[in-house]
Amino acid sequence: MRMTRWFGRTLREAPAEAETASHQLLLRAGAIDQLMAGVYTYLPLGWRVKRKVEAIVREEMDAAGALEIHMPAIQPLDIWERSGRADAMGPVLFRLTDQRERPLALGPTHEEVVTQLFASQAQSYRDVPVTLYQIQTKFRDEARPRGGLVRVREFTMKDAYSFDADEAGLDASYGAMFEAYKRIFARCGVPTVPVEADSGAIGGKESREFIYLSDTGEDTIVICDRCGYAANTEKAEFVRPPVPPEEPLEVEPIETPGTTTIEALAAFLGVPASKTAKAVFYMATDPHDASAAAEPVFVVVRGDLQVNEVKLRNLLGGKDLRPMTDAESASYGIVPGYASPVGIDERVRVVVDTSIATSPNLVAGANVAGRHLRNVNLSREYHAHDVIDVALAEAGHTCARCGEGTLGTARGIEMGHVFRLGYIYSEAFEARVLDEAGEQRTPIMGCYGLGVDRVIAGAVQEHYDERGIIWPASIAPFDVHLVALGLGRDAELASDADALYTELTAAGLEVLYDDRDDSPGVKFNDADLIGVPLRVTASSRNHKAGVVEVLRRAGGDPDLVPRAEVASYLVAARAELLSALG
RNA sequence: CGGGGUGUAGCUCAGCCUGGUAGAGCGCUGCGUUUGGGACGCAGAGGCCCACAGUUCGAAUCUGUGCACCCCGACCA
Repeated sequence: MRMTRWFGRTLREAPAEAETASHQLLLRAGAIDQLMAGVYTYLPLGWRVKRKVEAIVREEMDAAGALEIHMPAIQPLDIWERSGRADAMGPVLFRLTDQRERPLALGPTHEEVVTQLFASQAQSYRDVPVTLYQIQTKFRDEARPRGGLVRVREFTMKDAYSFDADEAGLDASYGAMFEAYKRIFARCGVPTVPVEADSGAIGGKESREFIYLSDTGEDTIVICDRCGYAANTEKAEFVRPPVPPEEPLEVEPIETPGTTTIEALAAFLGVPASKTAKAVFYMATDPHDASAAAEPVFVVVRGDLQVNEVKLRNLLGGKDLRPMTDAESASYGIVPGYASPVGIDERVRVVVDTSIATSPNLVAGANVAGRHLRNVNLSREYHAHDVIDVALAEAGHTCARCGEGTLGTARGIEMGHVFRLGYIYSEAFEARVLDEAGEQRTPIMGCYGLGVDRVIAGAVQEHYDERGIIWPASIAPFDVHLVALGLGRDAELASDADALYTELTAAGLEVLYDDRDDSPGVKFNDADLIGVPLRVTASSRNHKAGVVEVLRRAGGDPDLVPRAEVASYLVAARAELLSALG
């Protein structure tokens, strides 16, 4: 491609709207252009990268045995009602109406469509296992788009769905996708760690997110420094910091005026927070049925821990949680600031973290303003409906997996997600196949998402320097950036540069040819910003010496390569860069 | 949805407090000089100052109401 025929310009300064390196550089290089919040145009530069990523995804999906299809982005709303997600998706679902006033939705994902498709096509066990995938535009009306391509409202996702006869089949399908994902991210130059993720109310026994670790990320994960256990904080298990055993002591009321927080209480009594019980109370509501009565839930965790609302929500079967209003807490005899599970109203469901069961003689509230109780013990002063893991893992906690390592936290961006779905959708859409015995069987499903735009953002975030992007060779918009200097002055050089461009293209290389009449500084700076892996400089000086200069964007010294060997040299250099990505 | 911030040239921003003919740098166009790391001179083009409604003789500037965008949080099958 000749730059004189190119569309999209480089920017010397980053637009004010961009904060992260990936966002700034993609804008400055002229790869993307924002139309509105969370909606971007891909310019020729970015589009070439996107097609490279998609090609890698296709290769690995096909190699894993998946079959590519293309489903509609526009969907009838009734399939969302059938799966029960029309309400659950809430405002994130883009809705519209056709001219016959039929309610429609723009697909935020395609479980409904694919399951209906499978149900209409598949008839017998001979039709499974099958994994279908597509590369599709998804629409989600995100409350807050952010980070350039990281969280957007219209985006490209590779989504795959597997259908298997049984759990063992799902194991194989899921495993194949898991391995394919590892290869895709490695080949795209985006390091990821698979972390255990919450599978939500939707169920399923295993769900993993592929996280690219970056301080610019919006997800928080915990990682064990010893065994490598990695999990989303929502899901992470941990060992509660132990407290010394004690014999149960007698309950003793204490006057604690104006002491409504754990911090204040611990300071007032001169005890560590782990000697206190923290109470948090919610109303649980049914997201599918606004008219259903809300259920009061009272959660107790040790004072040094925090409530993990995702774990709590899973216990409650996916209900939404909101804080109890003052009127509601008053109606159950709960006194905020002095709330206590002791003597609580029987209508309230009491959920206790496992930390409480092993921590004797805690200071808890008394449900009387200005008063707490010392030496409260579970099963003696009060009883719990549930004793579960309902606390949030934090940095410094001990790993539950190996029991020895210490958990640390890190930020990251979710690049992909593999998920054992189970039977939810196949049952909702009555997808059945006949088995060998002639019995109707419901297939078990898995789903596997991968954010193409995020892979691009992650690749840039991972590979850049103060001068610009350093594209991984596998997804670079071009293989070679041919920079010709002083074309206007040296007709012989100009004709040789044109010839070189033709020659490199004929050798199978994708070449961006800077044939503009600009100064060397402008050209070199643009080349650095755009970040093509190999830069070839043709100048009068080199031309006279019968060489060109080759520089790798990633670093190192330039090589002077004899003119006759340039094409083969570059083909080899490109192969070398690609092989480093696996 | 809560909190904060910003809307002026393609980009980065001044001007607003204290109302009186729309500004700078970069970029863009033409001519000339330059040419291995964002050159220089000369001449130009480019604006509904986010929108609407007020106040005023007069509004980019003051007031109100919207809208958009960004950041933090909530949310994120």
